[in-house]
Amino acid sequence: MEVYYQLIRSDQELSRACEELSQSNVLGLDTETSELDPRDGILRLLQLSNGEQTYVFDLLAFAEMGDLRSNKALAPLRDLLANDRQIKVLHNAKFDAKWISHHLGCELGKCFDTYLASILIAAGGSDRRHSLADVAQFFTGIELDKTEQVSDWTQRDLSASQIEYAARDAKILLPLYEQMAERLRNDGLEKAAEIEFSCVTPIAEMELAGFFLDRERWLGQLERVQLSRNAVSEDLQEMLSAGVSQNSLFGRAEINLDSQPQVATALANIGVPIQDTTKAWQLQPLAEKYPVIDKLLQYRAIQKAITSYGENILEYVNDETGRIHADFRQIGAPTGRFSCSNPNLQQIPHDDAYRRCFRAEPGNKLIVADYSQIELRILAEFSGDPQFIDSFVSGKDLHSMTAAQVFGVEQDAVTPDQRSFAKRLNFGIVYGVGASRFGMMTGLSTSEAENMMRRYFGTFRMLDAYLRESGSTVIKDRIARTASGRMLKLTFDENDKQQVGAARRYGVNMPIQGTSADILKRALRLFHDQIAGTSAKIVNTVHDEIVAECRVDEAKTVSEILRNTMVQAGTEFIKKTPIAVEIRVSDDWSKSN
DNA sequence: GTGAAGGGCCAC
DNA sequence: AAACGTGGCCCTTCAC
Repeated sequence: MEVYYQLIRSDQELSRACEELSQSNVLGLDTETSELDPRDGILRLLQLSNGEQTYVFDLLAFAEMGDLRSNKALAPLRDLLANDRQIKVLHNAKFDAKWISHHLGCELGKCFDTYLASILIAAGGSDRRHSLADVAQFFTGIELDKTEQVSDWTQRDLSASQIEYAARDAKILLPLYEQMAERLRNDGLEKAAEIEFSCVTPIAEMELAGFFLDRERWLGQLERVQLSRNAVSEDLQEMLSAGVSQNSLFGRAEINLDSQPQVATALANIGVPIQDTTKAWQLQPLAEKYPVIDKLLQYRAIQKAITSYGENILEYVNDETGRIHADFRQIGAPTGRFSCSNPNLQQIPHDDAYRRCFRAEPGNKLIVADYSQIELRILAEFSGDPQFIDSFVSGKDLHSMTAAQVFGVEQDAVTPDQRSFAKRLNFGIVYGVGASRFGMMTGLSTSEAENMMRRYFGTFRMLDAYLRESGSTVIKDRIARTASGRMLKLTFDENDKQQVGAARRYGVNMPIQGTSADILKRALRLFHDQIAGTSAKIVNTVHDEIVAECRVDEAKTVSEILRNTMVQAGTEFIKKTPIAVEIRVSDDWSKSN
């Protein structure tokens, strides 16, 4: 592919190039950086292409005059990048958005992300990779050579090959955009794509902002856990080798307590009836009878706390900011949910002892907001079941209402036990639980569980009908969709009953889980737009929750904005069932306080 | 020595 | 025996 490019190194060239580029509706945009983290490296090149002409801005030339963020000569470029009049086409826009925000001091405006588009079109399929080279090849047939990607972008004089490579990556985005935009339309993915694209900047800003972790508190908690560690592991070691003549000249044979096979063998040796696995939920019933099981469960909990939620997380605290800047994958699951890593801020234990370590910096407050039972409300909406919807409209406690219906008692007479059954049933339904599994988790026999589920579906007739209908449709069409049109293709062998069953559950669950993701992403965008000009920043998001941080004096205003935008996002998709958001202003992430 | 796979367990 | 959806991280085991 022939690329015409112009290298921009002076103020005059820059303003002329921006003037020229501002004539187009769509621009390809790419950057070349020296590192992966914007705090660690320089933003060397920024390439913008209108398809005819590609401009390569050498930002090192402008950096020589001082900080890029305060360089007034870059104003035309900032305006071009931040405006919503022109669609900027990027591949993995979050990456560039972070560099642009951190180094140029402006937020990326309206964008089209060919990486996210490719994942949406693949709809859960894994037969295709989503690098720019792969996506370009697949959608346009153009082969890209990426060997210069990892070349040295810090040297003063770049090679012609480097600059050409940079220009070409920006130019390819335009034909790619044409192809992919049409494909999104044909696949009914326009709205889902719109949600994803408009969520890029909020996520980029969230990652840059980071989440403050109180190192002292975290170490304090870790210390408390470690205190009990040695005693528990010694006791367990002792109990596991009791009655077994494993003593050698060197003393008792040590069992690796972290080795599942070794522990299982040891348990068998001392006469504890162990099933095929040693999962906690299987061991739990044995804990009362066998002290060694109780000890094992204690050990596992402590070990988990130390290894997963110990000092390793502190290594992610950034030296400059004192905050954790985790990686969020926008389409982490095919359902549309985020995933998070390095570290995973979506799996911090719910226990206040951990959550209170994540806090607002001095002078600030955290605003913690989560959707109340969003997936059940989505299910109510989809099924149209009047009883189910009513239980949300009335604003009464859903689980006791369900219990009242299922057990045939007045709502005031529902026992905590009955409510707990109803709660577990409500949640199980979303995932397609069967009677055998439900019995297992509640301690009921399978036939008792069957009876209870029959009463449940007898009460919520349309819910039952919806779940059946949804199940047979996804098996017939091999496709599931969320409210935004986000799509999941199902692959299974129709002769394999297990595969069909798994596909059915997955296909029934996906629209529910995925619509929840649609709503959250929409809310992130709405909230992001409305906090412009305030001190508020989004600092974390966990499936149905948004955490923001702002100055104390703005906390009340920001919490109102957060509630309103989350409710608004919800009502864009959910019309018949009310949306409720639970919100608190707090010094830290714990429930109390 | 390194990486994949699988068990186990945390979140929603 | 079990079939309740999505993820990431830590550990052990085992193959290369």
